[in-house]
Amino acid sequence: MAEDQIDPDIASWVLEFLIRQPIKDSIFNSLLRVLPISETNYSLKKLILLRRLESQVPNCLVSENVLQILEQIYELDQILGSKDCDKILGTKDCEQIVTSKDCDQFFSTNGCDHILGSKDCDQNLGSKGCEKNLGSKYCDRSLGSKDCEQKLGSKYCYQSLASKGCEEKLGSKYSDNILGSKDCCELLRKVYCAVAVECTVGCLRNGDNDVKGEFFDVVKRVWRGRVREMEGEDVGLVSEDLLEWRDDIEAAVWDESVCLNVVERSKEIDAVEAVRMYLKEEKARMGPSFLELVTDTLKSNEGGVQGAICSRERDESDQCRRNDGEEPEHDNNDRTYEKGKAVVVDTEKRYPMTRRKHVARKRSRLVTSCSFRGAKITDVDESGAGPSCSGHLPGTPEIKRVKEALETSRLELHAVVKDPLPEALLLAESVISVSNVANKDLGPPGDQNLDLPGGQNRDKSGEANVAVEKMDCEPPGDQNRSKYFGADNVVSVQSGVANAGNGLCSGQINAPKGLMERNKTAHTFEWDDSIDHSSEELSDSSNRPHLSSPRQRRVSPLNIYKEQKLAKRRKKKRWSIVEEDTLRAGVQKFGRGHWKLILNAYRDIFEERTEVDLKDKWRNLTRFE
DNA sequence: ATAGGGGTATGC
DNA sequence: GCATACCCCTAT
Repeated sequence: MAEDQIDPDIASWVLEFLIRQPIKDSIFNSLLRVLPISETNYSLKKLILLRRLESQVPNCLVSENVLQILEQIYELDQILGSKDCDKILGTKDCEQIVTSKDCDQFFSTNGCDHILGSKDCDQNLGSKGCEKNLGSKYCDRSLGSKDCEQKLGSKYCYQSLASKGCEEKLGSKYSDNILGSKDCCELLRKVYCAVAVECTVGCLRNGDNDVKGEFFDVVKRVWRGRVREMEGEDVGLVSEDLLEWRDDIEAAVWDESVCLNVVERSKEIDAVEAVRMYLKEEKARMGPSFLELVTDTLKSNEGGVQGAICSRERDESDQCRRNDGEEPEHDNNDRTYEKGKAVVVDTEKRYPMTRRKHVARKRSRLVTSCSFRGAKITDVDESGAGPSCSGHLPGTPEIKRVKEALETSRLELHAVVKDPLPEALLLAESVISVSNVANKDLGPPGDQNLDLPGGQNRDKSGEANVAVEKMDCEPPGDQNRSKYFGADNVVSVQSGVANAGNGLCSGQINAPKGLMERNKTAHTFEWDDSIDHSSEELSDSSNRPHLSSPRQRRVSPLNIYKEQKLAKRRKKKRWSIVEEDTLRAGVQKFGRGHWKLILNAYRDIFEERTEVDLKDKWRNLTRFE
C-alpha cells in the first residue's frame, strides 16, 4: 500500500456505509474520487451500480443506460459468484471489469481536473498525475497484485482479496448475502428484458414525429447490438423471454400490425416496477453495512471485543499478522514497538460477526496513523499513550472506550450533516481512532504500521488533516432517497441524514444527479509534508475526531496566470457514441430543447457536459438532416 | 434555461 | 483554405 493513502478497506467501509444513506449523488461522486477503492472490491462496485440504478428509477428513466448498468451488475455477479477467485483476479474478466472505462466511472478521471484544483489537468499535473492519483495507475500501484505481493505477501493477499477459499473465509452467510444467487440472476434477466422492451417500445408509445425512425434506431442499438452480442457470447442475461421479444420486435419493424400488437403487449410490462423489485431484492439480500454491523455487534455483545482481544493474546499465530516484510520480527511482548504500530486482534475467533471476516480481521489491525492521498488522517487521542504499548491485557474501561468512541462517532456522523464528505472521512477516522484506542490500550502490536513504516509520516500533533474542502449543497438526487438501500436496517441513523439532506437542499430542483457527476465546487489541495506543523490553531475543541482545514498549495504567480488563461477554455472532448445515443434517447424522451432535463437525467453519461454542450451537439447532429 | 452567433482547434 | 466539431458569449 502506498504510504500516503487511506487504507482501501476503510475507504470501502465508509463508502459501503454511505451508499446506503440519502446522500446526494454528486457528493457520493466526490467520495468516489477521493477514497481509494480496491479494484477487486466487486461487492462495493455492485453497490455503486445499484445506487446508480436506483437513481434512474424514480424518474421512470428506463433508458439504455439502465441496460448498461444491468449488464455491469450481471458481470459483477458473475465475478462475485465465482468460486475460483484466483481465476478471476488475473484474467480477462477482471480486466474487463476494471478497465480504464470503469475507472472513469468509478474514479472519474475527468473530475480529477477539479479535484486537483485546476482546469487544465495536463498543464498543471498532467494526465499522468491524474492517473497516479485516481486512475488505473494508482490502483495498480496500491492494489495491483504485483505490488500487493511485494508489500503484503501472498498470505495477506489471500486473506484480503477475494481468494480461492473465498467461501470458506467469508462464511456461507456472507456469501449468500453478497454473491449473486440463481434466483437473483433470474430476476435480473427479467428486469433486463423488461427494460429492453420498455426502451424499445416506449418510444413508439411516447414518441413524436419520427417515431418509426427512433424505434428502428433503438432496435439496432439494443436488439441487434447489445442483445445479439450477449447472445453470441452466451451471456446469462439473455433469457428465452428476451429472445422472444427480440423476434417480435424485429417483426414489428416491418409489420405494422405486429408493431401494434407489440405495443399492446408491452403495456403489461412495468419496467420501472421490475427495477424497483430487483433493487428491493438486492437490498434485502445485502443487509446493513459493515460499520453498522460492527456497532450493532458491539452494542449487543459486551464481550465481543474483549473476547477477540483475549483470543489474540492466546493465538499469536502468524496468520494474524501482515507478512509484509517491513514487520520487525519480535514477539508481542516486545516493548520496543514504536507508537503507531497496530495491534492485531483476531476478531474471527470471538467476534460474533458472520460476514466479512476478512475485513473484520483487517479492521483490527488499523493503523494509528493513516494517510489519505496527500492528506493525513492521524491519531486523535495521543494523550497518555507513550511511544510504546503498555502490553497489558485489556480491561473493561478500555472496552468501554472503544465502544463509546465508535458509537459517539457514529452518532456525530448523523448529527452533523452539512457536509457529508467530511463526515465520511470523519467516520473513517473514527474507525481509525477506535482502533487506536484499542491499539494503545490492548497490548503490544503484533502487526505493523501498515502505511507508515517507522511512523515517519505521522503527525505528532494529533490533528487529523484531511485536505477536502467543504462542498456546496446541491439538490437531492431524488426525494425517494428516503428509501435507500438497507433502509430497514438503518432506521435509527438514516432519518437524520435524510431530513437534514432534504432540508439543506429544499427548494432546489428535484432533478436526479448522476451518480458519477462531479461536484463543481469540490476540490482538494496538494499536501506538502515538508511544511506542516501548524496544527495548533486548527485543533478542535471537541473531543471527537476532527478534520482540520485543508491547506492550500502555494502556486507561483506564473502558474496562477497560466491557470487563469487556460481556464478560459475547456479542454476539447470528443463526443462518444454512447453520449450521442444517450442524447438522442434524451431528446426522444424529453423533447428537443429540454437540455437541462436531459443532462440531469443522464448525468453519469454526460460527464463534464453542460446543457449548452447538449444543445450544440444536437445542432451538429441534426445539421444535415 | 435556451437559442444562436461566433471563436478556436483539428483534420483534410 | 475549408469543413467540422467543440466551446464560449450573449441576448432573450
